Amino acid sequence: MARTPPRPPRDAAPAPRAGKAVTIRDVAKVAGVSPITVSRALNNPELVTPDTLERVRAVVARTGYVPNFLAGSLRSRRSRVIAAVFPQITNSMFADAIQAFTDRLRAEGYEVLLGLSSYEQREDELIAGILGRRPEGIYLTGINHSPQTRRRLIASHIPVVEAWDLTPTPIDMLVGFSHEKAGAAMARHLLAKGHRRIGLVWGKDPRAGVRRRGIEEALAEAGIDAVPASLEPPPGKFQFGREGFADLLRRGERVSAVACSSDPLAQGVVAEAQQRGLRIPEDLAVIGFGDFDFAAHTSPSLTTIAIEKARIGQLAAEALIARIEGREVAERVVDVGFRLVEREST
Amino acid sequence: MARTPPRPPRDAAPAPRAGKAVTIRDVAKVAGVSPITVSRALNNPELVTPDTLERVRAVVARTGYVPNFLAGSLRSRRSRVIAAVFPQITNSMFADAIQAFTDRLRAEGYEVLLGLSSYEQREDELIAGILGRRPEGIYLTGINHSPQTRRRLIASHIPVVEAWDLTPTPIDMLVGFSHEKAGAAMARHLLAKGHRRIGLVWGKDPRAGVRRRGIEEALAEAGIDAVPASLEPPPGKFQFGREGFADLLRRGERVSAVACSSDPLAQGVVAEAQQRGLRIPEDLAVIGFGDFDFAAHTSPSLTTIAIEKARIGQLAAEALIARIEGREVAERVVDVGFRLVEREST
DNA sequence: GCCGGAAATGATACCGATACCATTTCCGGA
DNA sequence: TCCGGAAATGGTATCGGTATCATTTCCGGC
Repeated sequence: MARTPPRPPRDAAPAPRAGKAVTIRDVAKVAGVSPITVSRALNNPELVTPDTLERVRAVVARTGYVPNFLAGSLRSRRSRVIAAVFPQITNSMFADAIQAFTDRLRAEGYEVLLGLSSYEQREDELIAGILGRRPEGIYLTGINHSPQTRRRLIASHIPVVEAWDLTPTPIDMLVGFSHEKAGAAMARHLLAKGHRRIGLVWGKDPRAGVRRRGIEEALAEAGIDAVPASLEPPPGKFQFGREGFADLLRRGERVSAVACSSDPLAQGVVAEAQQRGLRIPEDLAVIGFGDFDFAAHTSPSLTTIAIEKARIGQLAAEALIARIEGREVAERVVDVGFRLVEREST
Repeated sequence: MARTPPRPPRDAAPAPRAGKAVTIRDVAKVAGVSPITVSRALNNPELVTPDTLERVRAVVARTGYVPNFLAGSLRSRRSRVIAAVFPQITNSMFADAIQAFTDRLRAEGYEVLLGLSSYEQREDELIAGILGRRPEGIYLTGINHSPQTRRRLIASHIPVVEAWDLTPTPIDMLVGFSHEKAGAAMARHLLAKGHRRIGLVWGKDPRAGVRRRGIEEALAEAGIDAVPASLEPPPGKFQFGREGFADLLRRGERVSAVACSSDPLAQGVVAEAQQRGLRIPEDLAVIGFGDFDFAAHTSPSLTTIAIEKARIGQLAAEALIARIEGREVAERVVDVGFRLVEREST
C-alpha cells in the first residue's frame, strides 16, 4: 500500500502539480532563469535574448502557466482594466456603443468591466465596487451622478469619460450631444409638417427628460403650450409604445402627430395606430429617436433622430487611452451631434 | 517665492495626501485598531464590536478609503469577478442574456468582466487574458471552442457555463437549447403551411449553421432537397435581410417562403418583398428566429422562434454561483427549449 | 589583450490586502 | 472571587507578480 502515488496517466512532461497553480517561479526554475526574466520575456520580449525567450515560451506552453494579473497589477499599479457603466443594454441604443468601446479597448490590450446600473440609484454602490478593482479608466453614461460619486471619481485620479449627454462641466472628459437640441429638432420637424396637436409617448429616463424639455420649449415658441404625454418606464419596449398611444387616445387627446423618446416606442405607436385603422403618416405622423437598425426597414419606415452610437463608444475609448498613455486630450468635450432622418412616418 | 505650497482650497478635513492613496493601514491607524480589524469591519461586520464598527466606518467615510480588491483577491483567492464571453451584442439576442446574467450576479456581489469575441478566432486570446484576471467563473457562448481553450478552462478548475447550444459533453455546465430541433420546427411549420419551395436568408455563425442543418434535414424528409440559401455575415442586420432576398431573386430562385436565421434578417426580407409589391404572407411567407422585441409589432407581425433569453442568462448565473458556493449542481445540462410563435407573416 | 558602455540578467523589496494562529478581553456560573 | 470558554482583537506571513537597482556578460574599437 505504501507505494509512491502513481504518476498521472498522460503527460510525461513535468506535470503541473494538481491543486497548486503554476507560478512564475515554477516557470523560472524549469527554464533555468530568474522570475524577473520570465516576466520580461512575457511582457517585454525585446529585453531578452531570443534564445532565452524561446526557452521561456516553451516552458510556459508546456506547463500551461497563466500569469496572475492580480499580482502584477497590484505591484505595477496597472490593471489594464477599464470599467464601463451603462443603465441597461436591452432594447437600448447602448449596445452599439458598448461594442465599439470594447472592440477599441481590446485592440489596445484592455479588458472591460461592465456595470449595469438599471437607471436606479445603484450607480453609487456599483461605482464603489468598481473603483476597488482599480480600473485605469471609467466610462459613464450620462452626466447625472451623485455628489458622492463625483467626489469618489475625482479622488480616484483616473480618467473619466461621460457619454451621451452634454455639459460644459464634465467630471473629466465627455463625448455626447445635446438632448435639448435634439428634442427641439424633433419639434420643429413636426411643426414644419404642419402639426399643431402633438402628443408624446415618452420614456422616463433622465436624458429623455431633457429631450422632452427641448420639445416643449420649441413648441412653446410656436405658441403651443399643451403637450399631452404618456410616460413609460425604461426600457423603451414596443409594447409600451402601443400602450402609451392607447393611453393618449383613452384620455381623449386628439393628436395628429406623436413624438417618441425612442424608436421602439415609436414603432409601438405605429403598430397600435395601424391596428386601429389609422394611416401613417396621413392620419398620424410618428417620429422616433435613435435610428435603431429596424427604423429604415419597417412599413412605413420611421422618421427619427440618428446618433453615431458606435462613434461615441470609439471616441470615448480613445480619449481614455490617450489619457492613460499620458497624452493630453485637446477637446475634453466632444459634441458628436445628431441628424434628423426623414422617412415615411412623418 | 519659497513659501510653503498653499493648501488645497476646500477640504479642511484630514486631507488625503495627494498622490498617495489611502490604504487599510492608514484607516487602521486613524481608527486606532489593527489593519485586520478594519478588514473585518468592512467584510464581516458581525465579528466586530458595534463601537469599533462605527469608528472604522467613520474613518473610512472621512478618508475616502477605497479598498484595493486586487490585493484582497490575490491573498484570498477570491476575485468576486465573473467573466462572460459573447460573440457580439449589436443586433443580437445576447443583450437580454447579458442583462439578466449581470443583474443576477450583481445581486450576489460579483462584478462582470465582459469579453466580446466577434465570432472570430479571437476567443483563444481573449480567454487567455481573462483567465489571468482569476475570475471565479466563466460564461461562454456556444460550445465550439478550440482544444487549447478547452484545456485551459479545464486546467483553471473554475466553474464554466456554456450557453445557447446543446451537447451531452459540455466542458462543465450548460444552459441552452437544440438548434437542430429549432431548425426542424421552422421547416415543419412552413411545410404544414403548404410550402415546398423554401429559401433561406441565413447568417454565417456556427449556431445558425446547425439550425440550417435542422431545416434541411426536415425538408429532405419531406422530399425537398434543393434549398437555395443566401448567406450573410453576422451581425444579422435588416439591410442584410433585404440584400439576401434580393440575391435569391436575382439568382432566379422562385420561392414561396423564406426562413431566416434571425428576426432582423426576416424583417429585412419582409421590407424588401413589400417594396417589390409582394404581399405577405400571400405571395411570400417569412419566418424568423429569436422573437426579437419588434417581431410582434411590425406589419405584418413576424412568425418566429421564441427563446427565453433572459432565463438563459439567469440560469447560467445561478449555476455559477451554486458551484462557487460549493453546492453541487444537479443538472449540468439544462435545455430551456424554444417555442414557435405563429404570427401574420406565415 | 584591454577597456568601456550597452545589453542581459539577477537579488531584493514591495504592492495592499487577508489567512492563520496567538493573545487579550469579556462575562456568566460555580 | 475565580475559572473557562467565547468574543474581540492583533502579529506575522503570505498571495504572485514587478519596480528598482546591482551585477554580469558581451562586443566593438583601439
